[in-house]
Amino acid sequence: MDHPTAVLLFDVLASGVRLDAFRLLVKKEPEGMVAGDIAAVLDVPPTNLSFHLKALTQARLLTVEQEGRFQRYRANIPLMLDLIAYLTEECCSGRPEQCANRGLTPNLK
Amino acid sequence: MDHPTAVLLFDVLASGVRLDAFRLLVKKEPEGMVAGDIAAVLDVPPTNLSFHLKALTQARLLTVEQEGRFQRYRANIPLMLDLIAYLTEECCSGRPEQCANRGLTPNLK
DNA sequence: TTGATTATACAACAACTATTGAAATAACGG
DNA sequence: CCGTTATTTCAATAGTTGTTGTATAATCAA
Repeated sequence: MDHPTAVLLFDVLASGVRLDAFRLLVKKEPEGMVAGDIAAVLDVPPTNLSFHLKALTQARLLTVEQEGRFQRYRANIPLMLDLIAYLTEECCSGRPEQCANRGLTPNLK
Repeated sequence: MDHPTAVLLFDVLASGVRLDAFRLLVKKEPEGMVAGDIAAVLDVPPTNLSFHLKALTQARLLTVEQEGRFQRYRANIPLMLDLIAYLTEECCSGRPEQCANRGLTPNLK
């Protein structure tokens, strides 16, 4: 992952609505959810949610697929893993011992 | 880490100058750097850098310590590790198998 | 104390972002 | 074909963020 991409992803995640939408869709993997259901669960107007879903999709954090009149959104988990790897590398940059043995056991709990 | 904190951290990292400053200071751990040197390396006006360092410091991603006339900044690596753990947990939420065995070996380069 | 240096605070402005309702687009069911 | 439903686009507005120069505060060296 390059730095402009990381900045873009942080920018997109730096919104309560967008972070909530992404987290919701992670929970709903792999079925995903259609836009109206996301709006209902998060209790935001559809027009506003559409704005945020578009931002997430343009940043590739979500994928979207048409299903008749519905738009089904899904979380792009591999991209999030790339972002985590980027952060981890930045954080340890030149000093791997900084990150070692600090309870970074992401796959448990 | 709670969600408002995560949103705040993403917001602060969603800037090229701030992300560069943080990465630079991670590399310079544990000595840190004084504000003027950071401005020189990143080639941004001191007044602008001060604005961004303040944002990073208020979000606790940096610590600052006075040294005579100088302000010495250091990266708060434990907080970044908390953020990484939060992201990892969100990303795996309810579906740990999503994150397992995907090359997430953060401590090796 | 004086003069130079380091850094932050302030003020002004430009640019960007979020939110909303109304309108448009597209697809379904009858 | 027509009304209904799902979603997005558009336009207007309010609020936020980034950048810069100038001014201020604090420290040091002589």
